[in-house]
Amino acid sequence: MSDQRESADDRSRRRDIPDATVARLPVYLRALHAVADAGQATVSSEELARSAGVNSAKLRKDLSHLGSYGTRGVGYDVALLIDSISQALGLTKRWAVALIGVGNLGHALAGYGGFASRGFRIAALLDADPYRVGERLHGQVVRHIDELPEAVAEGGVSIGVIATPAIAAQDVCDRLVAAGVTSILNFAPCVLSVPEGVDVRKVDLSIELQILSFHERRKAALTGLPNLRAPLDDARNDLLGDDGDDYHRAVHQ
Amino acid sequence: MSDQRESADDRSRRRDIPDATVARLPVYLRALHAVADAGQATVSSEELARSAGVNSAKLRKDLSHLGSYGTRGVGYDVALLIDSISQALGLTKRWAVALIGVGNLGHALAGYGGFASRGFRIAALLDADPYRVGERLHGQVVRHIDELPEAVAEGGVSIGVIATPAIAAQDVCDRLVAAGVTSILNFAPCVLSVPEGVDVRKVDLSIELQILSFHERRKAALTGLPNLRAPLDDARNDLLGDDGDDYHRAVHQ
DNA sequence: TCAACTTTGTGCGAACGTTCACAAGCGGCT
DNA sequence: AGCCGCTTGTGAACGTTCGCACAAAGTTGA
Repeated sequence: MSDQRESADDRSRRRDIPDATVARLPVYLRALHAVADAGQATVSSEELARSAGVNSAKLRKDLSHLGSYGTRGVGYDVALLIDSISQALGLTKRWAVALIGVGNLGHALAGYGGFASRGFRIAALLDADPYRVGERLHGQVVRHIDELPEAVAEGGVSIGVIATPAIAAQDVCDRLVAAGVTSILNFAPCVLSVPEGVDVRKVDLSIELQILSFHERRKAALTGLPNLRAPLDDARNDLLGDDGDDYHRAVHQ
Repeated sequence: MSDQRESADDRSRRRDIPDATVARLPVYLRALHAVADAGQATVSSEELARSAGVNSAKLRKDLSHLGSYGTRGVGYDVALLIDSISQALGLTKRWAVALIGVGNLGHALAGYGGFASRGFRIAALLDADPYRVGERLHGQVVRHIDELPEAVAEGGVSIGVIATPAIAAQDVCDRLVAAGVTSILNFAPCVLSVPEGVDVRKVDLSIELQILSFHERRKAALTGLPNLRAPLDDARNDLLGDDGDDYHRAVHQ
């Protein structure tokens, strides 16, 4: 907030913030807002790390990439750090977002408060289904996907969110790129191919569950009868709910 | 599927599948299903890697952790590999999932086809809001959160999905753990603390956008006027939409 | 049978990420 | 002023992940 000009040193340091750090900055930001709401003016790396769920050394190293300094013996100035991270993440600008696909998930995303509260503005809702076009949703009228170029231009959109079925996602993605969008958040369960310079992030609900399944299986294999019956490789439970489920519950009691 | 007993060698090899690999297995699985649907019987690491969006050496190394072998000169047997990965991920069992919070997002999740198609069964819907209790949603009646222990027991639930507001998430999480759930997928924007042995994965929609924002900001700083005006650190656009957006669009044309 | 070709599985070095541990620096107290 | 206790920032060690490059092992065709 305070420094209008950033020094060459600052910029070069900011240029190579590790990806892992970038992914954690939003978490710190959230924790910091909580601390600020509680009326605290400064916070130690230890405390902030605890409420962000990370190691304090990691937190300090992450913050050191921003070039924003704390004060030894005291901690970090909460307000300053919020500004610093917001700056680094580019949240001083209010990004315009286009949401494509207003099905089940699209509806939820359109109404998700977390976007607006972090400075993202849903500037356009689009869908291919004529029955959905015209629907009013959280203050936006759903437009037809063919109007995407205009919607992007008018709204100054640079981020696209794809919440369509997988089959449509690549086409929508291509249209977004053609319209000048350079960042895409993909909720469709498929891999998107994009030209150089376009960033894609993927959120896949069922993948997360499958990862949990892996660990759950492992825990069951360790906790329960380790060798007998090889229960987790047993396919009997595929369709039958009760039997397998009772067994499973027993493992966890 | 085929091997009822797994050898000690198999198990020890399976014991330490790297996390990075586990996270990619579901992606391979999806790509494999596409290949299978196309009627192909075998697939090369090169081809599979391309459709999964990864390096082929990485794919081969990942698969080598499963102990499932391809055939040199030919590739991998598609059906065999699907079984192998499903096995490793524990998808031969049909996991029961409890979904807590049937607001905007909860509705979308309850109707999400990707769960069922990967072998996850939504066994219970719960909410704290009395007005939502009793609602019928995709073949399930919403029950009150106080009934969670019974719901978990009856359904044999081992995975909980939290789709509540952040403020309620920790409480719900504690209840899940108390009821014996050992894997949690958290959509609430907050850090959950859980005892040893419970796995939590977090999906945070606004964090993903903030990461995109970071990269978008960087691209703008590189593409556009590199030093003049330091536009991205300019806070003028905080509330004013049009001005900033026009500038931004110009950068991308 | 043998050579040519294809594709897997993996050794290895480099890049990246995490954690420990501690010197350097700061504020408060006497 | 000078000491003490606290907290940051970072060097260094360690573990993980990535990707190249190539030997090993299979297939195909003559």
